Amino acid sequence: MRTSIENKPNPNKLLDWYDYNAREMPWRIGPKKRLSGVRPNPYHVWLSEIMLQQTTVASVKPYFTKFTTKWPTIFDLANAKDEEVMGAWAGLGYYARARNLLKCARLIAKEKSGKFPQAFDALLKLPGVGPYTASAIASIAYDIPETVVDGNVERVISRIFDVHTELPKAKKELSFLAKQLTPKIRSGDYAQAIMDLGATICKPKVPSCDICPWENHCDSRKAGTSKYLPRKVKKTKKQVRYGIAYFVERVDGAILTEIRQPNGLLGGMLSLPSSAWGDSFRDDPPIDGDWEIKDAIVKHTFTHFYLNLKVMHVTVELEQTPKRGQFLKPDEFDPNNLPTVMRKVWQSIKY
DNA sequence: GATCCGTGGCT
DNA sequence: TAGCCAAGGAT
Repeated sequence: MRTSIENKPNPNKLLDWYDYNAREMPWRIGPKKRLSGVRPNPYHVWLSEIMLQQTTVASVKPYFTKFTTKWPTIFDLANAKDEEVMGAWAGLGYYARARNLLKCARLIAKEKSGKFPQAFDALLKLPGVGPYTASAIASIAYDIPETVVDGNVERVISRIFDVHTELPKAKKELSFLAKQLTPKIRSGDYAQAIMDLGATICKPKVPSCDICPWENHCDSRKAGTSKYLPRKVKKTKKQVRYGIAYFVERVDGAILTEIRQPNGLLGGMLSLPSSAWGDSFRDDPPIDGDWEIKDAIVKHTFTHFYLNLKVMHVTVELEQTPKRGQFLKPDEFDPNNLPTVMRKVWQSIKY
């Protein structure tokens, strides 16, 4: 790992590029507004950064708007019910983020008078906030010169310095190099600029090097290796798991649901009753009845496995009590509050 | 350090 | 299509 660098690209060139090419985002204060003295809302910065973890800007936009409309301040969010927030997050994925979002909001509201800390170390202690997000909040919300290192930055830096070490082993070196480039001025603009550069110019497959503000200071451009960087270890193939989802309708239209256990996969989310998921289909109905097996099998891809869900359907009488779960009446049940895999099950019955 | 944790889009 | 990728964090 190198400990010094030469032919360092100029941060001001990137900032100049950003002044004219900054993307518009609902949570972003662009370079012109910043220059005129407008400051970002730390609540908005934090909320957007949590949502953007491993998630595309396009996916986040409607959720950010929904959250800031329902809960305009961190106090509003802190006072919300768990099931409201989990339901509003449904479909965005990585549901531990939603659980930690609420923990953090309540902590900030009660113990910090609703104010986010500014220092990296203090931010890092917040639930759901790791090194990237702590740097992002410090730099973007408060213009403190911390260095953001996300997937975009790792790609940009590995190309600028032609680093061939495989990720994740290269993380330390890439962070070190990224820090050497970070200017002491315009920290918020710079953090967003280098990520914009990665997202719109220094793209994974086909980088647009000919219009890159750092073209003349890019080692991999010179070596012709850009498209092969960063190098990564190959991921193992996903296994297939099997399970059964149970769609129970009561004659009054109520639907049997259950809240999943608070941790792990889809933890804390509203769900349709389901068997455990494993190597084979294992029947575990949540209520007695004359079950109908649906033809279509719902398929879904998770982070580390594929799921094949057999769907069973039954209609039951008013007085029947389930072995587990809770009936929700039509005005209490919103399929949009289900995680995507269970929304697919619901759609397979209703459409 | 390795594993777990969603979902949608793109090639 | 099967794999890759996206403003990562917790354990």
